[in-house]
Amino acid sequence: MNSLAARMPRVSEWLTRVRPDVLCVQETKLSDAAFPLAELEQLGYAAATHGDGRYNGVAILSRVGLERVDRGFAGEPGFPELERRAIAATCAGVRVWSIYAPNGRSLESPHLVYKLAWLRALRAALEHELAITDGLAVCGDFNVAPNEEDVWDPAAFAGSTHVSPAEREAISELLGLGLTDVQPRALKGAPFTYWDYRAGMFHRGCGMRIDLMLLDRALASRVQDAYIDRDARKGAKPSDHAPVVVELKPA
DNA sequence: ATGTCGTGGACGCCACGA
Repeated sequence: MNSLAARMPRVSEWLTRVRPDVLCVQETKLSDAAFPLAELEQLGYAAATHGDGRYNGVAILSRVGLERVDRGFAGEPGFPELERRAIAATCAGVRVWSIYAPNGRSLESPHLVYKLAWLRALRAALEHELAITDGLAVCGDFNVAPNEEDVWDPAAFAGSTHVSPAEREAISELLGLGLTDVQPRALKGAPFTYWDYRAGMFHRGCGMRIDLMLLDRALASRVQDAYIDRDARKGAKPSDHAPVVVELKPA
């Protein structure tokens, strides 16, 4: 989102047009008290929120129910304080997680150590979740491009975060739990989900696929379509990310 | 690619995070 408050006109239009059952958002930059619950309710959506105002912040919006909300997860590390990076809820029988992995900043940064520890702890929490859940979707900004084709120019990322072997291994470890990294169709251009605001990166096609939908076997077998709504990155006051949409066949 | 955003705190700008 890069601030849900700043993005509400775009989010409102998008929810009205696309009408997803569930929308996972990250980087809301909103405290729970400031969340635009009334405006979302008018659109038919309830929200489970986990934010503290200035940085981070995650939420799940749903028009098909929102039960068993959990904020954060057991064993989640902080830096050093806990940050608002994960929320889970059950929506129409599907266990949904909205997550926002730490950025990492640079290969030498203690923030990268934190990012890797956070992803390891996420794996442990999801392993437990999978043992008691049938129908799990882990959605969000993982801040990792899992494969070479997930960045516009692998050479440009030499020495950068988001593509390092350790970060990619952390994603592989998540997939090793039995989760599928759903590969979305690109409606136009390459299948990227994020483009930096600077330097005309979007218009030059210089993006990354760092926003992932990891589905367990029960849900992966029901995928009917998956795409990136690249057009949502255009126009006035866009987020720097585009929505990833997954459509499931009825159970 | 380092060219833009958004935030809060203290002011019409800066520091920070991405």
